Amino acid sequence: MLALVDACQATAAAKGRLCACLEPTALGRLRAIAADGRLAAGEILFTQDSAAEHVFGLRQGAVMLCSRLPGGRRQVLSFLFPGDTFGFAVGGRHACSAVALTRASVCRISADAADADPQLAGRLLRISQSWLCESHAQALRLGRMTAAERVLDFLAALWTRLDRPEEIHMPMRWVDIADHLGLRMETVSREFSALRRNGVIGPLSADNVLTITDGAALEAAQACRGKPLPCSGRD
Amino acid sequence: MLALVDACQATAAAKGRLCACLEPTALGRLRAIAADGRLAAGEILFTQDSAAEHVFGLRQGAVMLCSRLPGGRRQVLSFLFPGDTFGFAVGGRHACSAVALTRASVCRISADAADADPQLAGRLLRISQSWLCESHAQALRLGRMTAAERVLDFLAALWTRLDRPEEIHMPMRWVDIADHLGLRMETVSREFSALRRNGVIGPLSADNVLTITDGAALEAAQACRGKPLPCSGRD
DNA sequence: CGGTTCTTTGACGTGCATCAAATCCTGTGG
DNA sequence: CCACAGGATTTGATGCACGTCAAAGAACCG
Repeated sequence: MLALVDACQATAAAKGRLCACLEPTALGRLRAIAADGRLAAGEILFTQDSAAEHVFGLRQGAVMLCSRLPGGRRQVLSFLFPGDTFGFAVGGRHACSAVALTRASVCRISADAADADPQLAGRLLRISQSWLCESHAQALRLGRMTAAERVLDFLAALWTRLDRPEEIHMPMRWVDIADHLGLRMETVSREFSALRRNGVIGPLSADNVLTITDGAALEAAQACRGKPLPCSGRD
Repeated sequence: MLALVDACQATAAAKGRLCACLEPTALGRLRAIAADGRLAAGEILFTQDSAAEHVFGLRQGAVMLCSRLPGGRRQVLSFLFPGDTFGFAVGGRHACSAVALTRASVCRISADAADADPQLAGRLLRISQSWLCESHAQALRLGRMTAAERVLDFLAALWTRLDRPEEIHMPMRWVDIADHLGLRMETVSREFSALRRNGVIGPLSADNVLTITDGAALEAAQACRGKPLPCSGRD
């Protein structure tokens, strides 16, 4: 049995996810099949099209999933934080790459084990569904929001996911956010400048910590979700 | 036990999915918990924010999933065809509405049953993962493709999903495709006109049947997927 | 038929991309 | 400690892809 040496830094919002460190009841059983690993900043955990042999749980640090198109175009599919489970694939091949944004530590279980264990399958199903839901929110951003709305909604979602802290550590660069939101780095910079001008956020410190000065604005940005919007049939 | 009166029209490409009519081995067991229903064109199966009590399998017809934003903006998340399983939700509430595009028939099982049955959970997990993968492909379209590329890639994906037929029945309107691809109806119309000019497709018949005249072009449009694209670390 | 809805095409406007240059930050070596 | 190089961010000026507006077909249906 491998010892899990690092403390897992999952937030309360990440509770209920798979990661071994999060689930005391399942801990013993998962430990028997779990291994762990470390990643340096910028290191690649797996690449697009590689064989998908494991499901991962992020324990510390931050990771992004990204996919590429000819012409150097890149889409960042998601940013991952402690407590997040990832590595889902179909046909045994990863559809995206996973790159560490900071020093990170992960635990992993084999995809076979995940398939074989029915109890695990139920938990993975719930996780996969929540990613699907997240992915739908992202489609709304990319398909139907303006640049300003995308950035604000992204920041609001990130803030909520991290338990609404007063300060957010931003492990990614503007270009990563741009590739996540279907924008250019310059546009992301301009929109963050606008949020700063409007008093929603403070300046980004040297160590990438962003102060949230107007939580209500972020709260409001997400208010539209969960509101009962009228939905007539085909219109 | 409810009789399942209609023949399920799932394509071969949809094999391996959940729908009761597709899985002889599971048929008996699923029938015991499955019910079925009919939908008229334009009818709503479930709405955004409603309680998610069932998982559905589409047996005949076409359905779309859509989500709304203030200001009348709409995002079509996916188009569903026979054999597709849908209705996944987190927190017991649907994040989108399901609207029938044509007369349709569905079978359904209760979400509780799906949770309780471990074998079912494994199958649903695989389905959920394939939607997640689909959703990632869609993020690439929305975030990093031009209008022309989005339409071509969408058409290519649709064609592949339906087993590369010579003629595709298009149950949706341009505005639905536009809301799926983050474009305007007029832009979709222009791009389809361009594909027709370039000999990729024929004219759209009165009964919404589109003839594919250049399958190789559609094949090529998807070639970039599955190609081993270089993925350096953070760039 | 005449009304309604959808599609097509054209002309024009705009939001964001692109290009460019200044500034800031960080690590490195003298 | 400072000088310097390389990379990231910020900001401004300009261009273009797609949105917006408008109007003319085309299909449908009572």
